[in-house]
Amino acid sequence: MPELPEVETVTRGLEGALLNDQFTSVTLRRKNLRFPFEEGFAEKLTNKTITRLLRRAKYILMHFEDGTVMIGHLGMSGSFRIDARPVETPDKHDHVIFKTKGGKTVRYHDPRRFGFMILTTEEELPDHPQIAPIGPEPLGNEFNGPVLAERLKGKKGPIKTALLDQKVVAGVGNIYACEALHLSGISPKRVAGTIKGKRADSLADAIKAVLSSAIRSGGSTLRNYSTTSGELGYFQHSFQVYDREGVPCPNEACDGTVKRMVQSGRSTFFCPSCQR
DNA sequence: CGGCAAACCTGCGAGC
DNA sequence: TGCTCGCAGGTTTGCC
Repeated sequence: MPELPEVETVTRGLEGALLNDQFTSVTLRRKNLRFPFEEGFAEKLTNKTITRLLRRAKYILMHFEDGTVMIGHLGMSGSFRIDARPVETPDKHDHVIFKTKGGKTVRYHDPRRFGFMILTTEEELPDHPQIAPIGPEPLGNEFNGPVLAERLKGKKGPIKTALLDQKVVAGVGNIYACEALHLSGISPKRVAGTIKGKRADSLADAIKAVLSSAIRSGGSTLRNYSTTSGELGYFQHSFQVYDREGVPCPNEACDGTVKRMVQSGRSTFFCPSCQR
């Protein structure tokens, strides 16, 4: 999926298109995504002003004037597309079609259907089971080396795996975990609990750097990611190590080669020479 | 409780 | 051209 930078970009795009507008219809073209849509899902989002669009970790939070909140997740392959006019022929995997009072059509597209949309309320949001356990937002002031070290304390597994745990830090996925570890010169195999002090500072800084850089370039993309402005593969972000097995290590001071290995069933790309 | 594989799905590229 | 295989950005579940 989209990791934090992509979800941030999508959320901002939705905000620009939908804030202060209302859905006049919500059409479910199938009964479920990852989860079944709840009873009355469409009606609960219809004819209410959209008051806020926020991101938390990799979740999109759409607030409505009556306190309803839709929690959306893009899974691995979810995307939104916005058209300024009605869409006559939705794609095969356009599972939800929203039409707005302002005349826009918003389509949620998700071939693998790992994404979902669920409803809660503003009052219940902080305690919601999907939201409550999530760790600190990495781009906020509340995230830094000491905070990261504290959350990794006692963890015996590899740091790469720990970074994917949303309870440790919010929004980091497989790509940016690899990139942040490379930038900070830390081996993905290092025992998570040994990250402290200067090393933790360096890793926290690297996480902030790779995420904010990706947001600046509009979120990065693989083949099926799209921005809310409708373009597919609109921008390309180049990664230093992710999916670059065999290339010379991009660290100028290093003569190593990028390798791939599998940790907890996920590909890790790293340089065994400069990551320690 | 920690850690890990499997499961949820479809699409795509590589290799034969 | 067409088949099969392996792999894909996430999260949850269930098993040791």
